[in-house]
Amino acid sequence: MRWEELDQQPCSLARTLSVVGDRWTLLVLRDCFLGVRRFDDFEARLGVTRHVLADRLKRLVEAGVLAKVPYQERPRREEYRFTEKGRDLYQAVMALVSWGDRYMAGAEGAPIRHRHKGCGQVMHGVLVCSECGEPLVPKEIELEEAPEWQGQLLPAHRHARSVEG
Amino acid sequence: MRWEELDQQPCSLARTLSVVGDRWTLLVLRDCFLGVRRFDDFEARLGVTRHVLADRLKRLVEAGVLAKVPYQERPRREEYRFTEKGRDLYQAVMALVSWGDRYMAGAEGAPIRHRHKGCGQVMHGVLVCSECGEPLVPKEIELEEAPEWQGQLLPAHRHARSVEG
DNA sequence: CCTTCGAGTTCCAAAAAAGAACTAACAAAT
DNA sequence: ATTTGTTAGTTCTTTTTTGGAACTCGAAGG
Repeated sequence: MRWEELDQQPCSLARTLSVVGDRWTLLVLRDCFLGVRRFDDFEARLGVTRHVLADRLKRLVEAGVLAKVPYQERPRREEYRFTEKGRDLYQAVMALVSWGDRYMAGAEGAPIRHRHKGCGQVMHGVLVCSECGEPLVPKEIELEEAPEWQGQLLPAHRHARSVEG
Repeated sequence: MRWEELDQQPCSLARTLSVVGDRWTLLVLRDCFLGVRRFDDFEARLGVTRHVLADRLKRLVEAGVLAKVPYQERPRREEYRFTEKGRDLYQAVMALVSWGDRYMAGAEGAPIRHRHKGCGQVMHGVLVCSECGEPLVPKEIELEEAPEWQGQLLPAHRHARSVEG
C-alpha cells in the first residue's frame, strides 16, 4: 500500500494518516500551533530540507488542513494558516504530546508545560467519552462495523485473547 | 534531521514521533488494539511488506511499546503484545481516529462506530483538561518552557499574530 | 522425503529524503 | 546601474528507505 491508496481505506486512522502520517507533517503542524506561518521559519526551526518542506506544505494545503494566505503583494508573499479542519487536529497533537510528556521525557521532565488559562493549572490532555465524560480505556469500547463492511474490517480473533492481553 | 536524532529533541511531540511517527507504525498499533498479535496476521491485514513490518515491530519492541511473548515452544513462536506504555497510546490513536471520523469520512459516515460500554452510547473522543475537565482549545493553553530551555523552544513570533489566526 | 506453518531474512529495483546550490521577483543600498 | 538582501521555492546529485518477490530456519505431519 502506498500513500496514494491510504485515503481510500475504510479506516479513519488510515485516512487520517494519509494526511498527517509522517513525522515532518506533524512537526510542521506543531510549529503552526506555536504560531509559525512562513516557509523560512519552518525550515529554520525544523531542520527539514526545503524540498521536503515544500512538498509537505503542498500536501497539507491540498488536504484542506492549511491555507495559503497572502500577506503582501509586490512581491506577492503567502503564509500558511490553519483552516478549521487543521485547527481541529489540536486534540490529536496534544494527545501525542501528553504521551510523550509521560513516557519520553527525561529526568528533567517535559520541556514545555501547558497551563490551562481557564483553571490556571498545569495540565495534560485526557481523552474522554463525548457522551458521559469518562476517560477512555480500550476494553470499555465496543466496535461496530458499518453495515456495508460487515465482517471485513475487524480481525477474526483467530488467536487473540483480548484487547488488554 | 533523521529518525535517530528525533528522540533527542527537546519536544515531546518529536520524541513521540521518534516512536510512532510513520504511517505503518500507527497502523500496526491500530491492529494491536483490534487484537492482532502475530506477524503473518499483521502482514495480511496491513498490506505492508514483511521487510518493513519486521523493522517496525523491532522498533516498537526496542521502544518498549510492544513486547514479544512466547506462545509456544518447539518451535518457539512469539507474538507481540502491548506493554503499559503501548496501551497508553490508545488515547492518541483514538484522537486521530476521531479526527478522521469527522473530516475524512465519506457520505456513508465512519466505517467503524465506537460504543462506550460504560454509558451505552455511540461516542467519539474528546480531549479535556486533566485538572478542570474542560475541552482543550489551542488559545486557552499557555506554554511555559522548562527553565533549562528558556527562549530556545518557542518561536519569537516575528510575524505571527496569534495561534488562532 | 516432501509439504506446511510461522516468523522472519535476503536481494534487487523503485521511490523518497538529505544536502547543497540555484532561480524568480522584487526592494534597498552603494 | 549594479550589487546585496529577502522570501519562497526548484533543481541536482547522493544516500536511505520502500516495494515486491523469493528464500531460510526449525519443527510437525503424512
